[in-house]
Amino acid sequence: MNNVTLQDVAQAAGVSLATVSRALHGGYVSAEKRRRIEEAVHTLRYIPNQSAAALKRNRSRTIGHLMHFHDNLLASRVNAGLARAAHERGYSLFSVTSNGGGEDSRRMAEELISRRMDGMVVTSCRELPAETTAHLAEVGIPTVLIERWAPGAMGDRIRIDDVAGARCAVAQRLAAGRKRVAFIGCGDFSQEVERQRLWGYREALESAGVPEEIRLIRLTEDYTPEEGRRAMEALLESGGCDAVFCASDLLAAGVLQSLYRRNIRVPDQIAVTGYDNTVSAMLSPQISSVALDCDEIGRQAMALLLRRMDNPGLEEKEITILPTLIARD
Amino acid sequence: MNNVTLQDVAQAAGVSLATVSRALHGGYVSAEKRRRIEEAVHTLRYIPNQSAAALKRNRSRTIGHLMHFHDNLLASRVNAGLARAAHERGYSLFSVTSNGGGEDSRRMAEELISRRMDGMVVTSCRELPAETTAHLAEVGIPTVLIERWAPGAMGDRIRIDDVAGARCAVAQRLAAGRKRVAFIGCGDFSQEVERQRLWGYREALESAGVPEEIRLIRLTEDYTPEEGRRAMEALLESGGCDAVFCASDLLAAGVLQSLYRRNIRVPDQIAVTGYDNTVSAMLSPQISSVALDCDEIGRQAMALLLRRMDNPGLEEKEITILPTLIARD
DNA sequence: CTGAAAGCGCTAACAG
DNA sequence: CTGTTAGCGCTTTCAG
Repeated sequence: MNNVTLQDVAQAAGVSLATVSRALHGGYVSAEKRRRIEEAVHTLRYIPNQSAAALKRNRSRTIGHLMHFHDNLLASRVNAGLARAAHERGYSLFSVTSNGGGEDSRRMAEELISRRMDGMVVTSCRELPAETTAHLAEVGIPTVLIERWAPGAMGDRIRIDDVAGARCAVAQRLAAGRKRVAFIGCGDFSQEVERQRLWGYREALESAGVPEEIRLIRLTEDYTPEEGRRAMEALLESGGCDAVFCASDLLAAGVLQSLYRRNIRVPDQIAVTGYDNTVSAMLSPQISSVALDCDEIGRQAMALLLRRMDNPGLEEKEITILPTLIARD
Repeated sequence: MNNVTLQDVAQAAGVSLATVSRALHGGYVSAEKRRRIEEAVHTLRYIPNQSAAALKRNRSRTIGHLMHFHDNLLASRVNAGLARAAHERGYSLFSVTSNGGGEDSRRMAEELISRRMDGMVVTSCRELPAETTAHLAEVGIPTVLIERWAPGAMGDRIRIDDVAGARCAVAQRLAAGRKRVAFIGCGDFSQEVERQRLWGYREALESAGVPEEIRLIRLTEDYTPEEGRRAMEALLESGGCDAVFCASDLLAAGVLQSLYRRNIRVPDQIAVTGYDNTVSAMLSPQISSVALDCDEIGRQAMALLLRRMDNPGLEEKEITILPTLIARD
C-alpha cells in the first residue's frame, strides 16, 4: 500500500518534516540536507499526497475542463491544447465530459467545484445553466467559456470569429471564379456560431457583388453526414451549383457522399469546403476547411484564467480567435 | 469565496457536524434534523470538499484514465464509455492525455498516483514503462490495461480479439465472391494488435481455401491516410485487387482517396473495409468497418477494477472483447 | 537555515 | 439516534 508520507521521508533523511516540505518547494535548505532528502525521496519512492496539499492550501493546482460529448475530434483537440497550456503553467487538467443535457452539465460542474478546481474551462456547452456559471463566480472559481455558452452565462470568453472564417472560405471560391456558391449549415440561429457562419457567407457574396440566391442556402437540423447528404440532394435537384461551403466537416462529408453517388467530380464540377478541419483531410478528395488553432485556444484560455486568479474583480473579457482556411484543392 | 463547510451547515441546522456528515451519507438521522440539514445545505449551497474527504478516507472515489494522444475518435469514445461506467458505480473519471513518449506517460501516471486514484485505466499506451505499472501495483492501485500495453506491464487486461475482427471482415468479402482481397495494415509486428489483424486476414483466406499472395499484403509504418494512399497506389501498380481490408479506418480513408483519384468505383470495382469504425461512416462511399463497443469496454474495465479493489491478491485477469463487423455496402 | 505546531474540512470510531 | 474527538498528510507561520 502507498503509505510513504513526508514524515517517513523526514525520518529517513534525519530532518524535520517541515524541512522536507521546504526542500520540495525550493525553499532554503542546506545543500547537504537537500541531498539527503532527495535521496530519501528517491529510495522511498515518495509521492506527495495532493489531497492533503490541496486541503491545506485551499488550491488544487488543477483546472477543470467541462465539455459536452460530441463524437468530434475538435473537442479532444481543444482538450489537448488546454492540457499542454495548463501544464506549461504548472497546472493539471481535469477533464469531464457531460453526456446528457443541462442537468448533467450542472452535476459535473458541481463535481468540479467539490474538487476545488482553481479554474474552469467550459468548451462548447450550450446546455450549462447560466445559474451554474453564476455559482462558479460566486465561489470564486474563474471561468472561461470557449466557443459556445448558454445565454446569461458568466465568465471570460474565447469566441471564434466564424464570420471571418466563413467569409474567407467563400471568398476564395468566388475569387477562383465559381459563380454559384451554396451554403449548407445548421439553421439553429438561436446560436451565435450558426448565425456567424451564415453571415460570413453572405458577406463574402456581397463583397464580390454576387446576388444571394435563396435556393443556394440549405439549412440542416444538426451537423451530421446524413443531413449534409440530404441537403446536397435537395440542392442538386433545385438546379445545382459549382461550389458548396459547409458549416462543418461532418456536413461536408455527407455532401461528398452524395456527389460520389452521382459521380459528380470534386473539385472539377463542384468544389467543397468544410469547417473545423476535423475530417477534411481524410475525405475523398481531401477538401479545404477552416481550421482552429487549438493550442492557441488553450493558451489564451489559461491566460484568461490566470489573469482572473490574480485579480478576481476584473471585468469580463472576451478574446477572439481568428480561424484560418486550409486550402487543399 | 467558497467557504461553506460542514461546520457552517451544522450551525445553521442546529446540529453537530457529525450529524450532518451522517445525514449526507445516508446514516441514521431523525427525520426532523434531516430536513433542517437539507434545508441548510440548500440555502448555504454547501458543496463538500473532496480533498478533505479523500484525505480522510484515503480513497478519492476517482478512477484515473491515462491515454496517449492520438488524433482519433476511438480514444475519446473509450473515455466516454469509461466515464459512464464509472459514474454508474459511483466513481468519477479523471482523464489525462500523454502527448510525449514514455517519460511523459510516466509523469502523468505519477500525477494520478499523487491524486490517490482508486484505480487506473491505461488505454492503448505502448509507451508506459512496465516499471510504472509495477509501481502502481506496489502502491495498491488496481490497474486495467486496454488494447495495448508495454511488454512486462502489470495489471488486468482488456484485449480486443482483432484476429476475429479481421477474420470476419475478410471472410465477408470472400463469401461475397471477391477473389483477390488485399491487406493494408501497419507492419509493426512487435505489437500484438498488428500481428492479430494480419493473422485474422490470413485465417480468413485459409478457411476459404484461397492462397495467400504476398503482393496483396501491404505494410505501412503507421496509421495515416497518406500511408493508406501510398499503399493502395503500390497495390494498383502491382496488379490490383478486388477488395481491400484495411487495419484502420484512417488507412481506408487514404485508400479511398487513391481510388477516387483514379476514378475506380467503390465497392463496384474494389470493395474497401476499414477497422475501428471511427470515420468509416463519413467517407465516400461509406464503408464497412469493424467496430468496438466502447460502453462494453468501459463496463468491463470498471468491473475488473472493482473486483481487484475488493480483493487485491487476485491473479491477473484478461477479458477479451469481440469486435463486430458493421456492414455498410 | 531549521523545527515545532497549528490547523485545512472531513470521516469514523466511540461514548453517551 | 447524536455529539465529541482524533487524526488523514501537508503547508506555513513563528520562534529559535
